[in-house]
Amino acid sequence: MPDSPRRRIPEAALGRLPVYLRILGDLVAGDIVQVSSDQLAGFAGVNAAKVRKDLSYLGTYGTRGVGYDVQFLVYQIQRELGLNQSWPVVIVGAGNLGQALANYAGITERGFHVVGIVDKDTSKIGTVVGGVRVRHADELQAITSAKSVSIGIIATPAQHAQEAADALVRVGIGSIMNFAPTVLSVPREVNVRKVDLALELQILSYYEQCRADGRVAGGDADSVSA
Amino acid sequence: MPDSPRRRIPEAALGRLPVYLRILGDLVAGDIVQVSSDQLAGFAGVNAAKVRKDLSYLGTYGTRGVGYDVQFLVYQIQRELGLNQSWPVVIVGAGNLGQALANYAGITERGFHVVGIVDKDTSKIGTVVGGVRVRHADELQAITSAKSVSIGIIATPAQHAQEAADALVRVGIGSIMNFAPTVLSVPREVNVRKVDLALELQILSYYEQCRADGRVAGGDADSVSA
DNA sequence: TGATGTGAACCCATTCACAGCC
DNA sequence: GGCTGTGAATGGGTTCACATCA
Repeated sequence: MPDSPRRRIPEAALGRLPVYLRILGDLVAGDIVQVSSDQLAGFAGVNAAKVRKDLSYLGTYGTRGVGYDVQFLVYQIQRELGLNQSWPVVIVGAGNLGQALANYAGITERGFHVVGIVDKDTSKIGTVVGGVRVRHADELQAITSAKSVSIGIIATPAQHAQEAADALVRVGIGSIMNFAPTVLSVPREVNVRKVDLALELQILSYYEQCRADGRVAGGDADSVSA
Repeated sequence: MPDSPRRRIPEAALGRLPVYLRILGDLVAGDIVQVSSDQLAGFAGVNAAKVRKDLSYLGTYGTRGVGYDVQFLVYQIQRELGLNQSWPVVIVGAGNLGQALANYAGITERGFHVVGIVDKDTSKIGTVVGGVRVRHADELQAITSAKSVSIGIIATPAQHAQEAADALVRVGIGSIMNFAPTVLSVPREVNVRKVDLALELQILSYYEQCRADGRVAGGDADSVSA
C-alpha cells in the first residue's frame, strides 16, 4: 500500500475536485501536460492558494517551480473520488425527471451507469428509458442485490420521496441523491445530497429582489468574474 | 417605510430559508398556527439555535415564550426572498433537460413561470413543451424585453453553455442557473448558481469509496438523522 | 527564478448559553 | 416557566505570505 488516503477531505474542497477534474480533462484533450495552480485557478474561477490547498489534501503531487502533471493529477483525483470504478446507480421514479436523468449522457460519461429504474405507476412499467426497462418498485431489492448498487437517485414527487428513501435504505443503499424538494429522514450512516431546483430559483429570486431594491447582493457562487 | 431589509442575509442562512418555507407551508396546510424554533429545527434537520439565528436575519418576528406565528413567518420569508411576485424565467436549450424543466411543476408551484424556451436546433423550434413554444435563440432579446425577464436557465450541452451565458448577459439577464457542467465566465454583477448532477454524483462516489475502504466519512448535507 | 506546500491570520458560519420578554 | 434573540466562543474554510525546493 504505497499511498493510502491519509486525512479526510473537507467538504468544501471535495466539492471543487470534480470541477478541477473536468478542467484537467479538457487540458488532456488539448495535449497540455503541465499546469500551474495559477492557471488552474483561472479556469476554475477560484484563487491559486485554494487550488494548492485543495490539491494538497490528495498528497504532494506538484513539482515546485514547475506545476502539476495534468495526467497524473487526473489519475490521483479520480482515484481519491473513487472514479476508477464504475458505480451502478438506481433511479426511483420514472416521471419527467427520472426519464431525463436516465437519458442524461453526463451520468455515463462520468463513469456511472443506470442499472435500474423503478416506479409504482403500472402504466410506466415495461417502458424503456435511457436503454433501461422500468420495473416495479417492489423489485428494488432484486435490482440492487444483483448489481450491488450503493447509490440511489430519488426522482419522485415530493409526497413520495420519504417512502422512496425508506425503500432505498431498506435495500441497503449507502448514498442517496434527492431531487425531491423534501428533507429526508434517513439513518445517520446514509449520505444524502439534495438537488433542489426550486430552492436554487428562490435564492436567485432573493438576489434579483435585492437588485430591484437597489441593495447590492453580488453572490457569485460558481463563475469566473471575467 | 416601516420595515426595510436592514442587513444582507448570509449565503448559508439564505440557502435554508426555502427549506423553512416549505415546511411552514406544510404546517399551514395542517392548520398549525404556532411553531417553535425547536419544532421547526426538527422538521428541517438542523438545530434550534440555527433556526433562530436564521430567522433573526428577517427581523424579530417571534414571540418569546411562545414561538413564531406560522402564517406571518411564511409571509415574511416570501417577502424577503422576493417571492411575493412571480418571476418570469427563460430556458436556453430545449433538449431532454430543458423539456423536463419546462414541464417541472415545482417551477410554477413556487411562483416562477417559464415565458420562453429557445434553442438553436431548427428541428426543435415550433414544438411546444410545458405549454411554451420553442423559439430560435436569436429571439432571446425579444422574449426577455417583452416580459422583462431577469432569470435565465442554461440547459444546453456543456460545449454551448458559455455561448448561452454570453447571450443571456447580452440581453441583460441578472441571474443565471447553470445546469451545464461548466464554469461560466460572466460579468461580476451577474449571479450564477450551478446545479451539477455529475459533480454531486462524484461526491457520493467519494463517500461510497470511503465506506468501501473502511474509512468513515459521514457527510449528511441535508437530511434528518432519525 | 518560479511555483509548490503550508503554518498563521483572517473571516464567516455554527453553536453555546443566557439575558430578556411573554 | 418557556422560548426568543443575541453576544461570545468555537470551529471550519479561505487567504496570506513565505520557507522550501526543482
